[in-house]
Amino acid sequence: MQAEGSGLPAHELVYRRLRDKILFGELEPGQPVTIQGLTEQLQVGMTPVREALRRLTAAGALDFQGNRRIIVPVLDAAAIDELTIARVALEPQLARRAAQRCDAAGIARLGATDARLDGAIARGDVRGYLVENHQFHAELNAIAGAPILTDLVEGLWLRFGPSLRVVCGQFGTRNLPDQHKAILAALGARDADAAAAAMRADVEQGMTQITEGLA
Amino acid sequence: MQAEGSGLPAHELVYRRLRDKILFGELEPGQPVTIQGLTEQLQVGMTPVREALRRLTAAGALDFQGNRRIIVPVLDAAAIDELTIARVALEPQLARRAAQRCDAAGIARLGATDARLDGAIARGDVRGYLVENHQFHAELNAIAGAPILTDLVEGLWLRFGPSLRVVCGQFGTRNLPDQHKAILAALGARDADAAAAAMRADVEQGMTQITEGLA
DNA sequence: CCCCGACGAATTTGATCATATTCTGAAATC
DNA sequence: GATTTCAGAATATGATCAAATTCGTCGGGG
Repeated sequence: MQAEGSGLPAHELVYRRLRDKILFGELEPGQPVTIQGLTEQLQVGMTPVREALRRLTAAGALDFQGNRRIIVPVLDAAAIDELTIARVALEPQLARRAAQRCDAAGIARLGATDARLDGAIARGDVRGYLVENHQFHAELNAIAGAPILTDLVEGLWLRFGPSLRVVCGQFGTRNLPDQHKAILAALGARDADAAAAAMRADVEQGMTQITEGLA
Repeated sequence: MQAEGSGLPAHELVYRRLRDKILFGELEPGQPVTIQGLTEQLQVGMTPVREALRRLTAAGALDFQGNRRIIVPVLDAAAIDELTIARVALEPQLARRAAQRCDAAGIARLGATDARLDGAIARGDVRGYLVENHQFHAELNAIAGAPILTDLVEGLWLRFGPSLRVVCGQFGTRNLPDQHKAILAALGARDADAAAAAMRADVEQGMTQITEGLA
């Protein structure tokens, strides 16, 4: 019984499993998510499933339709605009803090993650791209050492994850520009302003892609 | 049985009850929150209580201590800094949108709320102050018509609610300056820049008060 | 005669509770 | 002071109840 989650409670495991499914595009926008379906699929009782779903709906990662049905959210243009505003307001600040606090080991890890990201793009591996792209930003946020801001940003990523997957599924891994090289350079130079500017550009490019892909 | 929540599910009622307790200072920072205590206090089963607690911990309104104990969060200086950064980044943008979208009826409601707020201050009614102050900002956010940004900001308020209550409890309702008059004037003039600036000042004043009160 | 729409029954799904199990923290003893 | 035991609280399950959707059928209209 210890091969599974190494001591973590079941509701935590269910939460992480679902979060990854949302972030990395295993759930489609509009798709219904049922409690009983998950209990069978994940082989756990309904209480842990309910708790995980509450956490995700509270974060906006799932949509609670007025009746009692839960679906993966479908983003409209207004929602994408709001997410863009929030990301532009928050993520450059995290990049700024990361530039002030990063050390050589952290930059090396980020560089390695970015290299794996390039590999996924070269292979045409959409899921690999999503995983490593998220990992890059998560590592950067960890360096920034701002847990509350990081939480907020993670919640934003959960909201657009499924839609990002749809866009990537349409275009493949071609035309996926990012500013990671510029971010890495700015971190290496400890240039907080440059890091913030590069992150802002990265965010705007990514969100533009979602807007155009769903249009 | 229908006098209670008029059709709303129990977990939703428990959530709202707890959220109000947190926002309006009926829970102290550091205070433990137990499931079984709430089941007796609110006369509901433990499943709805668990779900409400999951939602609140996911939002950062409650702290999940690594073991399985839940407490009302205690803010340190770093947390207050982060909350200030996030509020300054988001709330002025909501004020800006509100200035562009508000109508006479909305401004009238805001003015009435602000008048009740002044009344609470004059009476020395700390809870009334907290309720009406939150109401003022909630109404303004509703006018802005940006549900995602509003959700983010509501989550921030949940994080500092208990600590704000502590500060107000120390100082009473004296020395509670706000920029609501300036905000109302800016909305009336449809001046988005002025509204954003006034909101920024309001946020910074409020967070400074928390910092100094907890020092 | 065929097709569309509305009404109703059955199945699926969600909500709640009571109970068993496990883990944590603390007290008491050696 | 360290170890063991005990109490209490949280986790997880399954059962039960209520609500909603869906599918099938019946009636009316084209």
